[in-house]
Amino acid sequence: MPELPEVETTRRGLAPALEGRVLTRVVVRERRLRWRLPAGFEAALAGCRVREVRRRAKYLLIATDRGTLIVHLGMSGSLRIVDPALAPQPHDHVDLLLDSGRAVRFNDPRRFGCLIFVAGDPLAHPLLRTLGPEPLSSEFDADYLYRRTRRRRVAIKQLVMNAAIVVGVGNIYASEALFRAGLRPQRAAGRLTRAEVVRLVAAIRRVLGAAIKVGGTTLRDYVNADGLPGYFRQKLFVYERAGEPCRVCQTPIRQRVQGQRSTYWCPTCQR
DNA sequence: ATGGGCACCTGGCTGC
DNA sequence: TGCAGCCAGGTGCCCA
Repeated sequence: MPELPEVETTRRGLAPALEGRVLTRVVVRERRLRWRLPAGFEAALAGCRVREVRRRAKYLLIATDRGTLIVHLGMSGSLRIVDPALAPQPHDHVDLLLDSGRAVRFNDPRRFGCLIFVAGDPLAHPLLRTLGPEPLSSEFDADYLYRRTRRRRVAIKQLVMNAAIVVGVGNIYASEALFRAGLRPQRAAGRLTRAEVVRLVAAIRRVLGAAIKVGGTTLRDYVNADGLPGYFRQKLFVYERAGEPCRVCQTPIRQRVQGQRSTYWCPTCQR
């Protein structure tokens, strides 16, 4: 579910409730997440004081004085600040109780998400070590992407969704960025011109930035740390709009499956 | 190295 | 009404 804007929105909601707080107790109701929670998970976290809540790609990094809790929301996960007295709902798998009297509650129906507690540098963890640059950092520029696209036959949409190239761009924002750049998703990455790559980099940054500003995109179940949806859905040009008129030229939006994911584009605006 | 496909899960919707 | 089939915001891993 959540792509970079949704994870960043969650981070911003969690940070004020978590930073400086002690995790007094950890309650696990379901250990079978993407990776099974180890036996010592609760004990390792209990008593930790949260230093800060960071983000790398779609991972949330809850840094404490004794280690870092790495959280990924998978397709259907959310983290909410709740009153721990509130009765747990289905798929409320983990609670982190805070010394403020509140709790962070992890809910994930599909259980593609994960929670991993690491003692050392979280960025050195195998899951994070091989990630490409952040799309909103200066490292991700046209020079970089142009270089990484050369001699690549994959479709540009799949390349842009590859976390080794650039992180945080999932199925919604890949389609949306390509629309804004005027590029067909099925174009071979290696055949983009330099000018096209310049447009694409700008479009990725713009669309992610705009989505963060309005709290991300809620299609079905995404909610932020306060349980509220994001409002970027209203700004989508192509995603989940197959057959509907293009907002720019009225041509019906097309859809096809590309690398097992639905792709949407306007055959007139995108070349 | 690159690319393609499957797997992991639950729930909601569609159409018979 | 019931149920099979399909689809969904991600990504690790295996194979050619």
